[in-house]
Amino acid sequence: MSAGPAEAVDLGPLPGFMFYALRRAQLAVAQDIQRHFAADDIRPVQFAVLVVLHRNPGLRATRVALALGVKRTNFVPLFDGLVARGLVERRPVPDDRRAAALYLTEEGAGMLGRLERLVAQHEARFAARLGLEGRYQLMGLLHRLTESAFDSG
Amino acid sequence: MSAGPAEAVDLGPLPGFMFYALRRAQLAVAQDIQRHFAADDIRPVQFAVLVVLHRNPGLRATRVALALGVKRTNFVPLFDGLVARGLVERRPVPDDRRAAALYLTEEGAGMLGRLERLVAQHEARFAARLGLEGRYQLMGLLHRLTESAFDSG
DNA sequence: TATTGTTATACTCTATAACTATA
DNA sequence: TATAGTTATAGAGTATAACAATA
Repeated sequence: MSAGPAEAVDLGPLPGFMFYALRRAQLAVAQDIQRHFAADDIRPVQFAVLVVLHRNPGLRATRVALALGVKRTNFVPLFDGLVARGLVERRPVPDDRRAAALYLTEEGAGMLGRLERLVAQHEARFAARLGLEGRYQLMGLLHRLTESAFDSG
Repeated sequence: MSAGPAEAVDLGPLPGFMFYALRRAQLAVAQDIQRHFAADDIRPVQFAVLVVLHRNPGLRATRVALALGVKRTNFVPLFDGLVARGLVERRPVPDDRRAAALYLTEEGAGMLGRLERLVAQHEARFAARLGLEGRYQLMGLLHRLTESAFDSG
């Protein structure tokens, strides 16, 4: 430790920019959820894959990747990691011998159940900071920001 | 193109989780600002360095890195890139021959001015989606989320 | 020809360990 | 001993090009 905090760094307009505040909030929330997932060695995107396969059993790799905003090419090693841990599996598709249908295993379903409880704890922790109405407002505002990215240039 | 959108993928509870909505919104905003910065070949974190040095001329590397949430070790190549482009410079510190004082160059100040106008355009675009009150609410809510990460537990 | 899945590859971001020269 | 800056390195995240098997 040094003697003190010295003078605070002046961040100027940065904290008032949405891109900066969003990045800081997203990092804070992501780090918290990663702490919750650490014991199970799962990352948020892997959790998302388990959720999607639970809701859409037999989905193809390309569609899972697209839905989650992951490139098909990067989805391969991500999914391989889950296969190696016995959480998911590829099954042949009778109609199309190029493709594979993706499924949760029983073990994967069990893991998903545990992770969902961890996420619920994590969400509750942050939601408590905002209140019911604050959380509702936040989701609406974030949704509007996300939509705006796909509008006219 | 295939025949149609097939069936929509069911994302289940994902869109209702704050971590997921925050990630999507942050990506949308970051991609927009990166488009604005593309012609100048500047990334958001480089812009942040220019802002901080403009507000705190002569600051040391360690303090800039800490203020922006960048590891000291990763700050070196980041700053080197800006030096190579003549936007910033290191000057010796008389009291401490280990250290360097960091400054914007004139060219860096000019670049900062241009970038600030681009950021203003970007912010206005997204702020228009939320309205004045919506933007104010968003900043408050994000601030509360960011604070919560540093609390007990 | 187009599509599914895949390999190879590269660049950025992030993180840890350890070095140097000073203090 | 501790600190400022740096080097080396490794792991994720993200991107493009191109291939084999199949449609």
